[in-house]
Amino acid sequence: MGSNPRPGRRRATIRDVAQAAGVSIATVSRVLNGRPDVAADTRERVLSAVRDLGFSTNRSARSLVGGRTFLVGITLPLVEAEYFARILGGATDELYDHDLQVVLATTLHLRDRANTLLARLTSGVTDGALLVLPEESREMLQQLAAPGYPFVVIDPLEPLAEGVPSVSATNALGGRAATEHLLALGHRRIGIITGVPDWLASVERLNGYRTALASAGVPFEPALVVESDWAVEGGEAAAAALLELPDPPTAIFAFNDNMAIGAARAAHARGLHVPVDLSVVGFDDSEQAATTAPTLTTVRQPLADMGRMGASLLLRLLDNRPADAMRIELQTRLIVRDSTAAPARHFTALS
Amino acid sequence: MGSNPRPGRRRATIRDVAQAAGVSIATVSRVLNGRPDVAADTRERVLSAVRDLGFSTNRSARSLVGGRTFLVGITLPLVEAEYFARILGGATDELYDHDLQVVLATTLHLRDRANTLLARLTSGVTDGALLVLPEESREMLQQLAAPGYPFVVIDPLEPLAEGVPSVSATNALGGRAATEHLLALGHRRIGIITGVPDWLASVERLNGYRTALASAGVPFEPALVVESDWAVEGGEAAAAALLELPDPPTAIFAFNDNMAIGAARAAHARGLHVPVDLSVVGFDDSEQAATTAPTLTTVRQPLADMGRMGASLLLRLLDNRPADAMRIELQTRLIVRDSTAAPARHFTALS
DNA sequence: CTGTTAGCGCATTCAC
DNA sequence: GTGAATGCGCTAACAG
Repeated sequence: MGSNPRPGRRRATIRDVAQAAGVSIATVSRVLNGRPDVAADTRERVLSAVRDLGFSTNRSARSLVGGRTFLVGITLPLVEAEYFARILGGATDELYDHDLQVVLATTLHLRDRANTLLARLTSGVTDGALLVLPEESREMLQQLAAPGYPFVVIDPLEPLAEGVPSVSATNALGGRAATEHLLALGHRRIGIITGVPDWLASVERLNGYRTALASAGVPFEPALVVESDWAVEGGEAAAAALLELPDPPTAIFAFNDNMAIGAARAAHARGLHVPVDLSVVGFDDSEQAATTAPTLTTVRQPLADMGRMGASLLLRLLDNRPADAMRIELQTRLIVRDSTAAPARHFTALS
Repeated sequence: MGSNPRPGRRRATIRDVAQAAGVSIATVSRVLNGRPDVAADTRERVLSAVRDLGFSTNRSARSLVGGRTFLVGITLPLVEAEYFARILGGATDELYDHDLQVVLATTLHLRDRANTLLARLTSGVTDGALLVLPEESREMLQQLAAPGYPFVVIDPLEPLAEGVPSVSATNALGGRAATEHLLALGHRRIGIITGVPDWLASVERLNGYRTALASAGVPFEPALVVESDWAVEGGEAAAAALLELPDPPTAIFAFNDNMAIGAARAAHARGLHVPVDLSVVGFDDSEQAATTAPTLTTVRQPLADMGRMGASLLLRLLDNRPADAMRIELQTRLIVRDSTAAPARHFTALS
């Protein structure tokens, strides 16, 4: 029949397949969608036509009629940071298993860009979205939710409005565990280097720190709290400031591993030995934590799992399965390595 | 007029806008697409209706009729590695500027998964793709290109078939520059730790190394070449092996920064000082390279630019603008830091 | 079990 | 300048 359709020309459509198989397009659609009500031999004929023509269903058409795109968006500040990359990896992985594709959107911490991106994502490109550390205000997020656009927040930047599904880590417990570890070793002056201070995770870790101090009867001292920016250099500077104190801390708890590494470096620069002269604890359990010298005691965050969990929450939303638990906190865990030890000498106050 | 359409129900369509503005859908479409042939006041009326209804065009519909999805795929092994993340970040950025969205696909180095992903991407979801370090065979890639699916390879794993557009770095020159730097310092026994040996980048860096040696009249010695796996631990083990040699090298050139850091660690473990007793050079210029102690001399790869360039090449393809240069190599550059110095002592062979 | 028909939301001729 | 009509490729009733 000379049925060889000009090879490599226009993409084959369902109609071409129907014609080649000698059936109607409805039948083709049925076998394509795995409907059971098709005769075995008909199915075979269709399938072979599909192969011959190298046909695959046009997703735009399917989306238009079905109302679903099989695409979900993920917005996050940037992909270059291990922290976000691990969340992204976990989410992507989970989504892949459910035949969903990921539309990536990086906000670069730019409010405008975040808004643009969100607008693009919601204009029918995606069925729903994962928002990692979204800088959008609560109002904006609620506005998003109003028209019924399904989304899940991972690692909220600020407290979320009621009813917004989210996934985060037990930051308060993590902060508490780190502090208790240091207290148990005998430390009493514990400096902390917080991350960007108005981020929810920072607030909670700080709460954990204060809780632990209170339980141990150690007074909270504001001078021992320094703010920084999550970066190695920032941590180094912050630690330097702490070590300049008249009565410096014997231990430093940094709110992420980068800053902890910076703290260790600051100690090193002043001839102090970690952990002998200064104990250091980080947060995250980044790749470097296990390989830096000395290896870092830190609070592990299940970042990939947070991504995966966020994805599966979103999947439930998309299926209209009510997600029983809409606000999920994944466990953090203290990982003790070589950067912490009992305080060697007791710095007596100069006063 | 009580024109408030049931708030928050069904998404508004172009028809709703037309009705609200008292015009036809054709006119709405015109203003939506910025056509000039619309009266100013008509345009205003339409625009305000668009705002009132919170309308945004349905991308699936637009794609169906227009044949373009405004989505491009990016496949890469994984996002957690800084190397890939930086390429991804650059590409995403460039694409954002051109109003294209990115569909992310991670292969995890799994051949099957890569094929599945590619099939999904090409079935009308995306207009084209960026393939980072694709493990698909040359045949498969050509098969991809045949139906006219536009794609660009970034950092090819193996030599590409003629006509396949690609972006990579000047790996050979980089390998040569690193080696020449060490030779200039006076090193004559230069060990190298290669990455996965059948990757094109490894092969070329090795070529660069050999070229430099040859130019300097230093004989190539196979015993000084060790293969590894791009990881810190792998580099450490490889370096240990080199340092065990009867006549060990006075310098080591590792094919990425991770392995270089491992090499430095191996030296440290045997009481050798970097760079006094052993010089170390890496490749990539990762974040750690600048912060590790001692800071690492390395060959910088413009990873983000590679992503950006790949994206803009793809953009040209999508616009049917013939890309003049279809095979692009971006410059690498030697960054000299603290891990290299002239050899202090000459290890005399034990034999 | 299979074919016919009617849209999904939009861009695009072509008239007016 | 603007409107009416057509179809993109596909799924989902509805008949038979």
